[in-house]
Amino acid sequence: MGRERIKLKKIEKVRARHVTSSKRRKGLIKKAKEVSVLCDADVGLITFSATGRLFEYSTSSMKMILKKYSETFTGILNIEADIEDLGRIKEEMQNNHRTLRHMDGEDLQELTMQELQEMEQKLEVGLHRIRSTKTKLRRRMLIDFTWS
Amino acid sequence: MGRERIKLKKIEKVRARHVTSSKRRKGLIKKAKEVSVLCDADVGLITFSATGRLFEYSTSSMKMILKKYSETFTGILNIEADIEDLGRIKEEMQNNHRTLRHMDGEDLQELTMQELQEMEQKLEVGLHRIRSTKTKLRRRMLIDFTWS
DNA sequence: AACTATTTATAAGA
DNA sequence: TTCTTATAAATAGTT
Repeated sequence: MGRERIKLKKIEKVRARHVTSSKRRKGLIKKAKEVSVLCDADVGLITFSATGRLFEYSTSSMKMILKKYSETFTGILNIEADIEDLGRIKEEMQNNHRTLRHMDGEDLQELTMQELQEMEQKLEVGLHRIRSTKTKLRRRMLIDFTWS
Repeated sequence: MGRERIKLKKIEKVRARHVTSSKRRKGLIKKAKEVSVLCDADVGLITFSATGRLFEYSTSSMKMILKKYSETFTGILNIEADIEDLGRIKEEMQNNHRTLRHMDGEDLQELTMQELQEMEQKLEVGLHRIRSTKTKLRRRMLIDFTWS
């Protein structure tokens, strides 16, 4: 729609390409807006020019659009959920790691007396269970080990 | 661009809105394609109709576009990296969790005799350290606790 | 889903 | 980039 019909292929003349890029990008965003308003639709448009510049338009926030988009592919790209998960899991992991370090007897200075007592009790119970399991296992399997 | 000019506002007649929605969505995607081809741009278009249906167009894969998009906001929505992280962290957490369960004496049947011996030794060392720490702490703080 | 009168977008030129 | 304008393209209302 101009003075001449043009072929649908990359415009080779750099200057012309940039001019067209600028014009058509503007037009595309206008159209996107119109669709969203006239038809009450949610639209997200992301454009990277050949030079790498980002242009975007979105009805609500792009984040919302992407969230909605990701939700249509549960399990593949559930961005928001995964990122929330990440936070929770990182925290949980740190707690686990801290507990493990304490159980190994490192950084015990970090613990309060109360915690130390709880830990001691836990370890004693654990030790008892392990010994009992060892015995049962030895009996059940009839395997001969050397016990310390 | 039709028989009449229309106002830029939500089309109230449901039927007309759906017809326009269908026509313009098609047009919008066509325009997006043209920009991407003519100007060698990377384009991602996501549209949700008022009824919630998803329509999309993207030059490369939408995933790539979103990745590229997210990279322009490092630290806010670094999707790919976070998702890779997530996998690693989940695995690490599971390992930690398994070790903790074992230390608590649960699921000891899962362990081999060799592992049980190592665990026992670890716990004994841990218990020793905890007791020694308790003693030191008590002396240092001059606090009177009741020891079991 | 087609048609078509009109409006709109835009290619080329300046 | 911006303006102009001839022309191509999109589309609102109609059938």
